[in-house]
Formats: sequence, C-alpha cells, structure tokens
Amino acid sequence: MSRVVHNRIAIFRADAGLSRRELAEVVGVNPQTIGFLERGDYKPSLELALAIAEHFGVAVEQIFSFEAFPSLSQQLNMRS
Amino acid sequence: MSRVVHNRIAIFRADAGLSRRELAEVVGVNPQTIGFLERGDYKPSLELALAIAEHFGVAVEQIFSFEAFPSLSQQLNMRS
DNA sequence: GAGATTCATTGTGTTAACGCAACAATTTAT
DNA sequence: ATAAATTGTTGCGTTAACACAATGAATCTC
Repeated sequence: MSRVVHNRIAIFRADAGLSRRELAEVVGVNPQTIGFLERGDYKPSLELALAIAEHFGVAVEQIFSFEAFPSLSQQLNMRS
Repeated sequence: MSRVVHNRIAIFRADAGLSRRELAEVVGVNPQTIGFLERGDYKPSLELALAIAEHFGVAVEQIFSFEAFPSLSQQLNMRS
C-alpha cells in the first residue's frame, strides 16, 4: 500500500466561503488538521473524509482520489 | 468526532466470490485486516477504503457509510 | 478421515492520524 | 497604520490502523 491520495479540500472550502477554522468545527476536528490535509502533509481518516464529503454534499471521490485532479481552468473550459 | 462507520465489505466480497485472502492481496493488505474491517473491529484508512471501492467499481459511500445499510432482503424487495 | 482452506482470536510492535499549544508570517478589515 | 483574522510551522503526546506471527475451530475437498 501507501498510494498518494490527492484532494480538493481547499477548493471546495474556498468555494463555500469557509475558513479552515469554520470547516474544522463543522466536521469536528482541529483547525490545523484541515491545514495539514490541504497541504497533503497527511491523509484524513475515512471517517473525516466521509464527514467532509457529506458537508459539501458530494461523493468522497469528488474530493479525494488516487488520480490528480484537473485544474479548475481545465475542468471549466468544457468543449463538447 | 468518532462516529460509527458501517460497511458492506463482506457482502461485496462474497458476491464477487472472493476469500479474505484474495481481497487482501488485491488491495495490498494483510488478510486479517479484512477480517477486522468486516467485523467492525476498526475502520479502514481512506486509502484502503478508496482501494476497496475502486476494486468493486463503486463509490466509497456504497460500501462505507455513517448510516446503517438496509438488509439485502429489504433492498432487493423493491416495490414502486 | 486426513489434509487444505477459510475464518476467528490474541498478542506484540510500528507508524501515522490526529489533539493541543505556542508563535511567526501573511492577509484582511477598520 | 493598527488591529484582527487567517494561515504556516514546530513540537510533543495519544491512539488506532495497520503488519506479522501463532494457534485453534470450522468447513470443504479428496
């Protein structure tokens, strides 16, 4: 094991207009923990990942993935 | 934190006709680890949860959830 | 009924995901 | 420009998710 897990926490959080402190207290962890996750210092537990995904109303795979996420400019620039 | 996380690993594994040993080596963990997870002795890491969901071709939430899963008889007995 | 899988259990050790505290650096607001 | 909020970083402690080993019970196969 030990595969790299990419995440889009920062993007979803910024889009929701939340500070780390706010997201932290919503999902019930320390503010620094959110920072550590966003920087990729370590990976969240499944429990925390489920809580974050639940809060943003998306599937876990929308926020955490073995594959690197496309940049926003790539994803929003959709041609048929 | 520390919410209960329910899982349907055993059902997906049995449905795929896999032994714990086989699932374990597919996702790259010890066979006992699968047993511990199925019995709910502890929760998987996000990494392991992603690997298991990926192998069965479903979203993480189909296998791991804060909500208890309905029994198969309930789920298969669908009336409009 | 002997052997091979599978599953259950216990125990010991390692590592990483946290909590908490403190403080500096940067950004935002007034 | 000063204050306030946000973010970055370090360090130390705890706990739980693993790995690995060993053993026994249950089931399946020949």
